[in-house]
Amino acid sequence: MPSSENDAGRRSATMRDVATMAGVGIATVSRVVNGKPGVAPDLAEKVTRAAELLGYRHDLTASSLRRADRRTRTLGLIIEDAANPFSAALHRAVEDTAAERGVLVLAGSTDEDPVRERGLVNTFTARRVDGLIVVPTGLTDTELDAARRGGTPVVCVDRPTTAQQVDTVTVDNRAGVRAAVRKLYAAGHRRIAFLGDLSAIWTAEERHAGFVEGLAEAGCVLHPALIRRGLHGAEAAQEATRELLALPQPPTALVSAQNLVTVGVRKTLQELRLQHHVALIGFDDLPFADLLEPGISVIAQDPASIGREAATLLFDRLDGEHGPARHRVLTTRYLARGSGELPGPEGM
Amino acid sequence: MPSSENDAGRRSATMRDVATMAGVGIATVSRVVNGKPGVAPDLAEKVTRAAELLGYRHDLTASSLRRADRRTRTLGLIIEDAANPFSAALHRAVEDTAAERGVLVLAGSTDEDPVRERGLVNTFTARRVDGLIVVPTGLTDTELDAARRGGTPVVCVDRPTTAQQVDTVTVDNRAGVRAAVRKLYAAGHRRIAFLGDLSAIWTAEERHAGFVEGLAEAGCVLHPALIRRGLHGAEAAQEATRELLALPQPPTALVSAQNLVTVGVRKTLQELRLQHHVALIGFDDLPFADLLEPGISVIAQDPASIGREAATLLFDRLDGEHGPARHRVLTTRYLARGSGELPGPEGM
DNA sequence: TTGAAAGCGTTACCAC
DNA sequence: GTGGTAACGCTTTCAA
Repeated sequence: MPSSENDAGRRSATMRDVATMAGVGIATVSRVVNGKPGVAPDLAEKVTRAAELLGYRHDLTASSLRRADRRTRTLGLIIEDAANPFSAALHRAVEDTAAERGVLVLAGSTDEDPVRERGLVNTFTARRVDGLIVVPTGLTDTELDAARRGGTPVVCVDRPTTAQQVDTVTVDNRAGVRAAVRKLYAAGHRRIAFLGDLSAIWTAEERHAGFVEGLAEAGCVLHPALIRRGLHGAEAAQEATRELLALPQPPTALVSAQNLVTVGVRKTLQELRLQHHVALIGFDDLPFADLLEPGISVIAQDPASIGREAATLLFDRLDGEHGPARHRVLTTRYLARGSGELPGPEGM
Repeated sequence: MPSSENDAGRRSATMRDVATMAGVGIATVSRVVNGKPGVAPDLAEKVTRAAELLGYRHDLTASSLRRADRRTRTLGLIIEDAANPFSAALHRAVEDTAAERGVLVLAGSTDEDPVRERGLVNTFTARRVDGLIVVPTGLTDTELDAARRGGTPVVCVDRPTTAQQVDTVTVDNRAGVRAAVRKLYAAGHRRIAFLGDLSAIWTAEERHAGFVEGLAEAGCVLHPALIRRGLHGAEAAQEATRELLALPQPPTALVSAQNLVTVGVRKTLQELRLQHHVALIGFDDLPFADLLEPGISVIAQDPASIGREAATLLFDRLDGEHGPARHRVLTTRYLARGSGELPGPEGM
């Protein structure tokens, strides 16, 4: 079979090829390709033409190997799950901020598995990413420490880490939940329940703490029977809600501390036709939550801002910022859609 | 200031460093690092120890530059928007399939802009990705053609392309809509409206065609006044639905051909309190569509299968498959949730 | 089984 | 301005 232009994997033209065709030195080709000044216009023209003719494509991998700064113009993003809305929005914001600087993003999902996180940190650093943005699966992370010591700046997102000298971007989970609880109290609720995710997750703990603080601030009694933690996924939340509402003295308002938990809670409320009578405030926004009746009121984070901020901190480091670790804490925003505004028995 | 281990950007150990420390040749280090057989156990041990001590990290960029197959173990994914649920699910499926083979994915969003698509194809090929999975913004794509001729296999997803020798994975849009229309007719609907996205988008056209075919098959009259195309986003759909329902002879059933269009339609239905009386079937699933009352019935695609299939086709090519372009067409699945099951006036 | 040396495509340096 | 040449960190002959 004769070799055709359709043959995959055939060697593409190099700078040397372009140089010989244009009748110039290879260094000149490099200068033209990189848009460096100080090349005679006619030579530049010849080089451009030859490159076009040969279908020359600049090889960034070889370039960054030789270049003094050794930048690959690539950064690694380690998230929980690329398919999850929070991660996806974060990803997009990081991508956009990186794109402004000609940087591409390599993404990987951990599914909250520390082993996968370690693996991703390793393959990313093996590819010499310029930096790492990570939603860490655990508080202690020796792999991240190693990466940073190896010269790769790291920014942690959504949760803190024990790794040293690592910038972080988190959200004021406590304040968000505190405010929600105060709101429910003011609307006349006295029996307020809390439904939270696995306590191994830092944000779950923070939100629980905010709940306790909020009750205390409002001077409201904390009923231990109304606290349900360790719920992972919608199913568990659905069941827990059924149990809560079957209590002799059921709650009149519910605070759910995570996305899928909110969905489960609402499902049960609808099963029992109580969605217009039992108040509900969820943490984290849900897509199309305003299509429901009543709409689900939420304490929303802004994943886009988080991603932008994280990328900005990272590029700062790449630009030479050498100061101590910085910890940005973003605020949440309460979105009133109806379910959080249902009045309680002590309403005025 | 003295140089400390905290100094970012300091040169990390190379194979040469490991070789001198272990007192062996650099080739031996390479063999050990790559797990190649035929190295004396004691030497291997010495090398491993030295690597550990020096904190050696294998450099995959240098490796693939020199390696015979020139693989970077990286592939490029070009989608509409990393934050959009369809793209995100696709991304995750591609990531998982790639991860099984030790391949990482570099992702970029086009926002349906052909200029951005071209830019992404270029930066990806400059980084020498092993292959490209693309949701093409237009039918004609010279850049993709160039990439493929340059030896980078390409798979197009969701839409076809004019680029030669490119495998594709699409969905049978027509059949999905046809079946939905037949279902509505069988439930007694005779005035069925269609709300579609911009006709520049291939899938929008296909879904419209399926609508027309479905009416014809059912022997149902096509009322031109009930066809609204060129709707981009929820707002436009909301307005169009208002107009349709204000007609002297309004539709009793609606088919919406896109995600956000479905949301807009439903919003108007709820505004007018018609969600229990006017039937609705949407194309593409919505998260939490089953929390609504009635639930929104949809013609669902499976982005995960699409992504897996695309990645599989791509790896096939990388494994040497040289045959003609393959075109996989996946089927859709109807999810009955209530809104599509509301009876029409001619119901039996 | 091991190591020296060539070279992957590029950039940086230094002479011209 | 321009071009030769060394080197980036690695893999791959090839000879010992």
